[in-house]
Amino acid sequence: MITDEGDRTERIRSKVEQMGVFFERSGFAPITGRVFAYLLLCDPPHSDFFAIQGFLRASKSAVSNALTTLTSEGLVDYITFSGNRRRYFRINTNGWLDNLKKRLRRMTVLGELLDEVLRERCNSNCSTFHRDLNTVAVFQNYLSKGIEQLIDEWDKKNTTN
Amino acid sequence: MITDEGDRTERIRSKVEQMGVFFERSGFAPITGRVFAYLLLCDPPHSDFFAIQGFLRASKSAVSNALTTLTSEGLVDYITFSGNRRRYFRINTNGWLDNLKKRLRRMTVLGELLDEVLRERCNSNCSTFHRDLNTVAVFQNYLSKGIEQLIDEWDKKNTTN
DNA sequence: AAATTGGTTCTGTTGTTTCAGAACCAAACG
DNA sequence: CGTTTGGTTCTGAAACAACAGAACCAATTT
Repeated sequence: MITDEGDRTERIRSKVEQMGVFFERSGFAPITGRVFAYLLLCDPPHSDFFAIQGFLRASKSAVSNALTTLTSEGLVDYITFSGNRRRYFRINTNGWLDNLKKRLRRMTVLGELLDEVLRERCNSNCSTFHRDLNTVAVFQNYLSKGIEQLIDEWDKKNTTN
Repeated sequence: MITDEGDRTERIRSKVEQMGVFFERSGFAPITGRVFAYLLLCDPPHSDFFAIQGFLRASKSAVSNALTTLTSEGLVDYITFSGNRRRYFRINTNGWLDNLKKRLRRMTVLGELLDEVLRERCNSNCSTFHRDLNTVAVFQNYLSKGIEQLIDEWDKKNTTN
């Protein structure tokens, strides 16, 4: 039935907007977030350029740039079918996982930065602050290590031997 | 010696810029990041409005707005001294810790979002993708839980009984 | 009460980001 | 060869964010 199909499309459309905002907040341009959200929700889970463009009602350049960034981040890739020049873009779940891990591992930076601060401050006589900063540094280190361990454990469980 | 003092100031200045970029990348305006970095490095570790303004060579409004955002995020607070109208701004280490925890806990959002996607896709017949997405969701959930546990453990160790 | 101090808030400029539209280009097709 | 297809890259407009400068305001000080 056509109305049911339309209902679904409208539901997807609103979900895409909602999720798009989320991905936007993790550093992407609005349209980039929406492309990612659409690829998560479209059925089948791969979509050609013009389907994306049509669904999002955006310009070719906007869609092209969004796909380029998502691809270069490893979040999206594409498949092709013989006798068909189109690329069918889709979520790259492995790349996404790697990306998530990479972002988590980047947490160590704050720890390093804090160590530098502590080194700079070490001959200041303001020991209370030094101790408090140290607490933050220790927390940060504790968490980085813990997260690293969680990731390693997960990897161990999920390697195909 | 004056040159040594100047050297230190220049070293701090360059560290402030470098760290400022880091904090900027976690979502703050450039000047906001630099204010935070300066408060981490200045000695004593509290500084009045005009010292901050002078060091960063920025406008009053910029400094004021930066301090407002940092304060409202709980990352900075201030102390006062009797007979002195000025506020002395400083890093709020406890607030900072809370803020870090809060940000880490916000990781659950992606998991919830993915659950929603999976629910939407459940009657699609594309099981491979469904399984792959599920892996991401499980990973995300596993990590959220793990991090939550790490934080709880840390809190337990660091509560003053 | 007038002036100073320690900021805050408003206004406008400048720089940056996001995107649409058009030009472009390489591969495939006729 | 010229044309279509599936995009990519360039150009410019509009919206937005960051900030300087000035006006402002509530306490204090004179």
